[in-house]
Amino acid sequence: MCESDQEVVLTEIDIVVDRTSDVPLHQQISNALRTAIASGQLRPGARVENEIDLAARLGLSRPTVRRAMEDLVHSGLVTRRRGSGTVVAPSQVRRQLKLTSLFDDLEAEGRRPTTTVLEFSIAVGTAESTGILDLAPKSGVLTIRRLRFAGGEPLAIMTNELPADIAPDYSALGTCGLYASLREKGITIAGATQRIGARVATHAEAELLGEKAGAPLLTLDRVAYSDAGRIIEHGHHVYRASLYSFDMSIRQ
Amino acid sequence: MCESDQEVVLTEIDIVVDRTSDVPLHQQISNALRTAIASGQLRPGARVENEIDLAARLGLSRPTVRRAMEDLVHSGLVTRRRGSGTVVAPSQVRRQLKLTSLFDDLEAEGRRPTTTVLEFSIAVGTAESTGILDLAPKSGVLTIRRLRFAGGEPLAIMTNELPADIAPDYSALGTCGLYASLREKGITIAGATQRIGARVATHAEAELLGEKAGAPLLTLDRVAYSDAGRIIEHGHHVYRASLYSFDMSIRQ
DNA sequence: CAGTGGTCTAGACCACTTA
DNA sequence: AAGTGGTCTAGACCACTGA
Repeated sequence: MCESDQEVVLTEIDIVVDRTSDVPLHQQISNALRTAIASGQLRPGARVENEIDLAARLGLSRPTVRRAMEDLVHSGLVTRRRGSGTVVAPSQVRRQLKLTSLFDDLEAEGRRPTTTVLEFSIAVGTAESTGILDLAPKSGVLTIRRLRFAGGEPLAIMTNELPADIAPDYSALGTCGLYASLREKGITIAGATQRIGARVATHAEAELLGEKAGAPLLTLDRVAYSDAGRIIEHGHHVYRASLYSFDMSIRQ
Repeated sequence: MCESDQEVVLTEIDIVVDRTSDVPLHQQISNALRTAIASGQLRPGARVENEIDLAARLGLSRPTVRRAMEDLVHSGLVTRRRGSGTVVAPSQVRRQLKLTSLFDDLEAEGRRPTTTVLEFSIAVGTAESTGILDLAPKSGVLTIRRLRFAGGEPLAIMTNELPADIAPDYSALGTCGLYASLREKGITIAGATQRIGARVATHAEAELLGEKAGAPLLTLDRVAYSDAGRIIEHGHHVYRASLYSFDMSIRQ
């Protein structure tokens, strides 16, 4: 049989473009490529079809395909080099890092995370809380304190402060998360700034979390804002360091 | 005097576009706006000139200006809404979590960091290290262990492993950071995945860092890769939690 | 309703990589 | 020299917001 020697077979990913869909075309492309990478159809190091060919094959313009590629670069899924092409980023990286099994593993064990609401109170905000939330002094502030379990194990104590006028329902907190509750009220988070640190647990925290006093905790302080630029929420969370860590991919 | 009643004065940011520069036009725009935001000329909540007007004023196309705006959105500096406009995000934003070495961070803050190299050795890699670096078994691996000081205080213990064939000079490590040393050899980092966690210090770590055993430490594990998709470095760093935290801005 | 950002097109020229 | 991504242009139409 006529086999070309060592010819590189370019994997043509099956991408279906639906112009009637609400999903933008560039997102349809990047989603399809994400799936191909996640499923292993495109393995780390594999060459991705170049944007000119892909545009021609799908009947789209190059900027549209390019936008999809940029999404993937930003997610850390592929790397690109002028003159050289686009390749799938090494993702065995994450498997290696995952040696220290964590919350993901607890979740993967099939036991859904649950939440107990420790506190749900609306009161006149302190100078500090209204300052952070960018509210007038003495405005109403909702304070929520929750204990989060995963796999039956206590995992985190989460304290959140929100402007009282966008307070979600108490009942919703137990079933969905805080952000899902806000979304149901038409409030979406556009972005946030956060700070990750560490300290040791107080006696009260240790008791709630089933740790000893002095156990290491990961701390997260976050301020989230809507696309209108309004501050929606201030969160202060503490996680058992033995069970939780933060994974992220960064670029450039 | 003739004062218009509550008229919104749109601040026209002074942007000089240099078409002969190597810096891309969109980056010149985003840099100018970043500066305006950082300096306080554009305050949180302030309206940013819309992209059509800005393009006309600067004599550029809309996509070019748009690209600059997208950079700012991704950095968490502004929020945009269709029909409403672009506003500067609430600036509880501090130092971004950038892919730079700690040395660069401290340098930017004006503190004088110093480094002591505790170990600099090239040896046959263990199964674990060659696995993480995606090298053939028994390949040469450079291990660097450094103690970093800031303001005379010990701050972090940094352990890094690199393929031996891209080992930077021992002498360069003391003066520049690790990434700067690699950059001088023509090796640039395209991206990385990392995990942030916490634990308590061992006796040995506590002694090096001037803490007591049991003091909380922030841990960072990172795998960095080049734009060619090659794994460049594996780093395991521990920071005194009392002196260090990670800031970042996230979007969507 | 006018203003604004979100999406998309069909090209163009350049810089870099690889062979 | 050929292939690839990086940048840029000059338009177009649509969806959403706000007065």
